[in-house]
Amino acid sequence: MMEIANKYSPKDIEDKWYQAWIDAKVFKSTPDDREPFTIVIPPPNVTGVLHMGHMLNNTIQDVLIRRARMTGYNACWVPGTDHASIATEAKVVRMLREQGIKKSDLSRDEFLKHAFDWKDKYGGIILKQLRKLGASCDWDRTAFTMDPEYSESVLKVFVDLYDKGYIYRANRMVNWDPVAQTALSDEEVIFKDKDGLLYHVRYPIVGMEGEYITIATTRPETIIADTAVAVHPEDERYKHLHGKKIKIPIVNREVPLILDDYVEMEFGTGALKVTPAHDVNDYEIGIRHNLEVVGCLNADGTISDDMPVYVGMDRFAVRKQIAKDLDAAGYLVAKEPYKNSVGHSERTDAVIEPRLSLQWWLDMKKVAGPALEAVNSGDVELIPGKFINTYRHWMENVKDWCLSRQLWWGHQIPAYYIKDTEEHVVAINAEEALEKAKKKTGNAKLTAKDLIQDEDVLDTWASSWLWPISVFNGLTQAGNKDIEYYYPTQVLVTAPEILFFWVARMIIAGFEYMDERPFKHVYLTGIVRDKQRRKMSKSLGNSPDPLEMMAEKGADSVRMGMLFSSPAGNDLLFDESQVDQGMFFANKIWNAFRLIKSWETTDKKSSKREKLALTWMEAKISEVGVEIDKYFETFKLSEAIKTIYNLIWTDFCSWFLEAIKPDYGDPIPRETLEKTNELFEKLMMILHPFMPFLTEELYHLLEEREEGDFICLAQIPAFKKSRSKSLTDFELVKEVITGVRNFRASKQISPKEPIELFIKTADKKVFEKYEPILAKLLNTSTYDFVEEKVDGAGSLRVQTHEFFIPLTGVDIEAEKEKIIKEIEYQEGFLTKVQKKLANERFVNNAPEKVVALEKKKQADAEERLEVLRNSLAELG
RNA sequence: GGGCUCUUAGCUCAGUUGGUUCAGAGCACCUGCCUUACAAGCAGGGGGUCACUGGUUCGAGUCCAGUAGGGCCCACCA
Repeated sequence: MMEIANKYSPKDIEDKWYQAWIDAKVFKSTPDDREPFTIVIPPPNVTGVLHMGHMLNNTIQDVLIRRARMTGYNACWVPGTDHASIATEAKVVRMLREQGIKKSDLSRDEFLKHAFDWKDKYGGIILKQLRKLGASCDWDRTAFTMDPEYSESVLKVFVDLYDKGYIYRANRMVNWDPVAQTALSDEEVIFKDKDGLLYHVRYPIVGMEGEYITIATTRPETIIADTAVAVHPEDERYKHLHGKKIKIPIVNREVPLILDDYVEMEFGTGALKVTPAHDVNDYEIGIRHNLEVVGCLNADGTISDDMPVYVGMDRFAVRKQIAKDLDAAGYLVAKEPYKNSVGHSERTDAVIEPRLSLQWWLDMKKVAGPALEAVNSGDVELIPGKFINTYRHWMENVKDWCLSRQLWWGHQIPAYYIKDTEEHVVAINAEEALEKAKKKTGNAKLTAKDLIQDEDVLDTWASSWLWPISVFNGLTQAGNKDIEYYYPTQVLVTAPEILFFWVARMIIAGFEYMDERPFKHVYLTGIVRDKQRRKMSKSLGNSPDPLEMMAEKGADSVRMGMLFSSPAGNDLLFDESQVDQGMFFANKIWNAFRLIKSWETTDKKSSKREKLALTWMEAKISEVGVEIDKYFETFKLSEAIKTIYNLIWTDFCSWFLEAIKPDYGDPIPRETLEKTNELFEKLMMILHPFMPFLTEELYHLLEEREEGDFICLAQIPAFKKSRSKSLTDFELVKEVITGVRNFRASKQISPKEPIELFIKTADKKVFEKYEPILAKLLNTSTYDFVEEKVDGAGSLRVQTHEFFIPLTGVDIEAEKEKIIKEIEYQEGFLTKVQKKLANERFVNNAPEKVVALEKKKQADAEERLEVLRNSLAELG
């Protein structure tokens, strides 16, 4: 036979098979008669590179899709990328700056050209990297959220929602990112607890020399934009000031003292400075009291030109400066440390500035209904189920969605403003817009030049929420073959972090545009953390490089490492030793294969021993196969892989192979080898979704395959619950073998030294039947039955069976002691059972089955005690 | 502040509707083995008052209440 290395080396094998799969187009899916099993990838940012989170997420998807492919489904995994407007634009801006180009010097078209150049050159690297992992995507279907047809669907939806009256344009307080200089949705704001200061500042009362009112604020820099001071109407401390005017320090603006319930008397000094332009709550108060709105900040967070002071200074610099100035002028009363939560931009980490601006909004209440209902009713199932509460709460309190972003990279909002009017129209393109504009204004002379398209682009999620539909062109070619066949998809695998950003919105879009859920299951993965439970991140430097790790240890091992401990919804504490465990496993299988492959064959019939082992192993695979099916149904992949691991390592290698293994140099009957090969192949199929490369390699090394025959296309047999008696028999056999090995170890008898074994049992049958296996695995020179104890022998007991192994210098006292201990244990157990059975309420109330079981336990214990007492008596 | 959730062996986790000798698995650990598939291995072994307190029940790791300590989500605080 050919030489096979005694260590498995994944390096060349993995690339070889991936290329072979691609060449043979095995991942390609087209609609046919089979049931579809569809997964759409959560599209990574087009600029992204593979990190551990992707590894987990995509490993899970690949396992599910490969398993589906091997169990009769037409499996289709659609890959693609997201244009990720804000993240990508930030990256392009940075790249240009490094080349000495300022975004502000470029026109929109020039900028977009740079962006597309960049995307074409570097974009989608992550998809190449996914191939290393073994991702079995249908690459011909690779989609991008800014593909022409995809873009068309995004705009179409915007127009439709506008026409339905769900989209409106309004001037409102938004979350402003001063670094990216764009509005953000509420979901893009992350609140972080920050240690800050609470400044107590006294404002003079107009017309009351020497009298002040002291306010408390964390943002003294906005004092210059104050347009009122508010107190609670019932606050006795300030009743004498009702109706007075207050003078704002530094800017010397006179503002009213207003009364509002919003103010909490207990907080700070009970007096609140009101800055409608720079605080959400103050804005509301401003509306109630008809206050002037004075803005003091530019879009980039610096003080605006129309302020009398600090012009052009950054808001944080001003905070320090104004504190000094207030102090110098005698206005600063106190500074106290204060912890509050401050909103940060998800993408740039800039501190969010509430800012009044004109944006496009989607009235979420108009569209959220069916999506809430779908999850409530289980039509869409979240895994694990605990997320349903979070989802429900968000949906029931859903806020309007700010759709516009002040960026260039993305889908430009299809709204057109008509020159010299206050009017606008919304249309899929300029031509249609012109038609609509003519109609709307009644002016047939309008030309394209009279329309100005909105400068802003749409939020990224306003395109990715169509992903499961638009990757199949379900809106631009409604009712086409693909969308009819693949939609709805089966499962979405993603992180809980984007449950609202993306998942909820996809469900909304699914019902709004397909009248159907986009997916049946949502599998929510955990966060990949290190051993200290810290989130893996670039900045912490605690994340291994997935590509290096795969190159070094093999993608199969990394996949195993990821899945060993990652129940849905639980964080994965990643440790490279888990990858090593995967590597050891690969090597174990490799060596099991080497053993099988090394056997010469003979034409002799299978021996009794081999037949017994084969029967058992076959039954065992069925039994465990059923279990694994169940784990897949419930998405317990971690459990599934552990079960397979044990099936292969413990059952197949440690028990089965050891049982059939011929003596060194001896041949094995051909029919035994053939059956063994079949079993091995079956195990490789079950394992394949988890370790695709190794299993494909072994599938081909096992025998010559026809062209186009790949394990990844093979069908895993349907397993039926096996009730073969061999399963229970073999458990007893294993118990006896373990018992005797333990006996050997305690008596320091080497496994190489044959022993004489005498069995005293009331049930000889099973021991007669399994004699060949027991004799081999126990290395016996004598295997016989006795009616009495054997003199000069050590003993052990398994269930009610007793075993004697003659040896020199048996310590009778020690033997006795051992038996006495066993008697004590059994007596204790028996007493417990008897007590239970003596309890009338138990016997009357417990189900018959349970009572019968207790009676059986009692009988068994009594039987065992009898054996033990006899043995003790025999010892004298 | 509101809601959700978790606490089982040194670590990471299983444990279905309450009922088998039910207290489990993997890793780690200990002991003995370089036995011609594999030392990335083989064989054997020890280890837990199921967070705490109480309740329901014939019976609680499992159900209920409270306590302590984690985690998540939402809201929001001048």
